[in-house]
Amino acid sequence: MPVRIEDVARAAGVSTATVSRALRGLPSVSTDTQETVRRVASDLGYVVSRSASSLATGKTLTVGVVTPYVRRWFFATAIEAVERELRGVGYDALLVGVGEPMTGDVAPFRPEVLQGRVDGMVILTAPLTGQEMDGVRRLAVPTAFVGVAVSGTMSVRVDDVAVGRTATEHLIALGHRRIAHVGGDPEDQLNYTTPLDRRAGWLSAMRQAGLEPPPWYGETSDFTAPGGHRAMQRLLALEEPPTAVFAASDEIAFGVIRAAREAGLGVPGDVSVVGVDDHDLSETMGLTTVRQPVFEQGQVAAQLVLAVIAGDSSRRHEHVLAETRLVCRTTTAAPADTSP
Amino acid sequence: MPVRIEDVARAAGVSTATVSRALRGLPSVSTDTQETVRRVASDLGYVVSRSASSLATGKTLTVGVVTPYVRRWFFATAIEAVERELRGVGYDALLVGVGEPMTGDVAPFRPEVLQGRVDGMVILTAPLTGQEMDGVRRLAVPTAFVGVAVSGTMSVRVDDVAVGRTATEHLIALGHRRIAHVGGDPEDQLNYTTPLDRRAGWLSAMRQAGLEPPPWYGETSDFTAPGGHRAMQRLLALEEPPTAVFAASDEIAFGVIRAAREAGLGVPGDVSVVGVDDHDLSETMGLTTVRQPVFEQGQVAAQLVLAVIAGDSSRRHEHVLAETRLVCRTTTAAPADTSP
DNA sequence: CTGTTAGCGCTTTCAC
DNA sequence: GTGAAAGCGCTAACAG
Repeated sequence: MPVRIEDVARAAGVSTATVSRALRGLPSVSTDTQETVRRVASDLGYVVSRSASSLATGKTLTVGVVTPYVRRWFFATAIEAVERELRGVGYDALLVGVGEPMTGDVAPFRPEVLQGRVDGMVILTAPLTGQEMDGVRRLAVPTAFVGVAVSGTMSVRVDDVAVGRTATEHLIALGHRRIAHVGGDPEDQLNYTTPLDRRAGWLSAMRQAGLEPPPWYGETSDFTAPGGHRAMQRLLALEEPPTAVFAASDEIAFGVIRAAREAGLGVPGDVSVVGVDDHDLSETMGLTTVRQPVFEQGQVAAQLVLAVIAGDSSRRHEHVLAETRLVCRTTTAAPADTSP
Repeated sequence: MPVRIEDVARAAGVSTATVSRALRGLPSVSTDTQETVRRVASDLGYVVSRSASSLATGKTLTVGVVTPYVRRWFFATAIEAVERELRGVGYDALLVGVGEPMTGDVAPFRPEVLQGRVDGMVILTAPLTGQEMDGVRRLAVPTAFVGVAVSGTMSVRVDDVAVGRTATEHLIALGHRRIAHVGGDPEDQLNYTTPLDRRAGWLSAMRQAGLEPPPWYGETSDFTAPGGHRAMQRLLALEEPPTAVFAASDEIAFGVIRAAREAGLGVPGDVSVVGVDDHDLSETMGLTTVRQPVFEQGQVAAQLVLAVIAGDSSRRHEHVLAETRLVCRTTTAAPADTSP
């Protein structure tokens, strides 16, 4: 039923080889035939069979986008960026979910299934096991990680230690001393250093200011608003609750703020909150945050793998660090009680 | 470099045909050889070439997921659902962005490029032009729409008129009379009836209660918080601002609430707000909303196309309507001034 | 510049 | 139950 290259060849009065060349714009075709073939092909509504072409060339014109979530803002934004970048140059995005890494309620990621299906991969801060990492390497296609640096391949991310430090220093500069942190669970590492790094940044800034925080100021949660909400409730139950909270993501921060308000505390009157990301809703919510350019990181990751696919092996090990910056809005202020 | 079927055949001492059969579990293979082949294949790390297999069978084991956005909650959630459903049965999700439909800053969707690349499609409330729709039909693969009913194929959605009515009736029941609506732009239709339907539901409920709203109570915006924010600012500048707002999405509602609070109005003290969706953050924000099961809609859409692909043509024209329900939280209350 | 001829790696009749 | 051989639709040498 579909039009094959042979139909075009016949209709144009040339060989299939010539049609193939003409359609791909190879130089070794006269402008005339090129034009004729193009017209005939378009008239016939011909479109090359990807499987046949892939089988013959070994290229798939497809890049795998592996991600643990798509519902969370960070991932959704990065995915959209990657997809656009790929589509812009005629590549397809094969979306590969790796399941809830924390709960394992989905079959594990088996990189082998991508064998021969993709020319490259963009992996979004997926907490991969060692096995999975090996599998990824074995695929031997250009691969860029977003959000975490992996040696031997490409990556684009932000300096999460600096992020934690920036947020915390902002709070300290405002005069806060009892500054808590609500971050990701360090147990769930698996090559996923973001939660650890942000926490480290917090600790480092605190210590540098001579403010060793008690262990119970280091709360953990998943990266969701309900998680932040619960964590904040625990913090508020302490004898000496914090006057400021550095949340490891804006979504956590939303939950933290909610818990504070439910407890009758004003934000930023009684407690200041700063997040990380600059989520789509953060401006609307007035959230002070450390902004990271997520869309851009996705774009760059896609560009990197496309470049290496295209043969620019000089970038094969490139690690790019995106800029972050504090965006002050209305959830942080000096503490009510400024005296020591 | 990669292991081919022939390698497995040789190692197992059988023909490639037998390997092919054994690996696919065809009945016409003795249990013994089946087992041997399986083991050898796994030992060798063999994985069938998708392009070769597709070329030979005509099936791609891939379904296209076409969407105008991935960053917006509704789409991200549906995409995640579809991807999981597909992966669960060994199908791949090919993510296809159709660009900002409103601004046209991205190349138009050309369904032909999916020719022969997918066995089916799930199309997420994408405002397709007539041309694009024709292209989709011409692909002649099982296709399910999410969020909009399209005749001649499958769909899963909610009754948006009922949604609008439910939200509005809730406000009316609380005693509100000056109820405005902030919805999507009716200009941007293109088979995308959601904004129109929700608006129609609002109007219908109002009229049924004998409350013909003035035209300027029918505000429009895109489906974002900033859009809702701007729309609410316009509403608040009216001589007689509304005491309640029905926002066509939770994201719009967040913006509306923000604008109200910035104007010094309490929510729900001075103005009530109800949204639609039950966005991930709505519970945390305490937003009253008309919940729609987005994840489930995505699942069902995927199941439908998988079923038809699998040969169950009885569902080829199935239209499923998902349930919605009002979730009362803390952004709606009786108006301050209950007197007429 | 263009045509001929092999495959790419798998599946599928058709025999046995 | 298993093998031989003929494609699936395209691209890549190799001639000319």
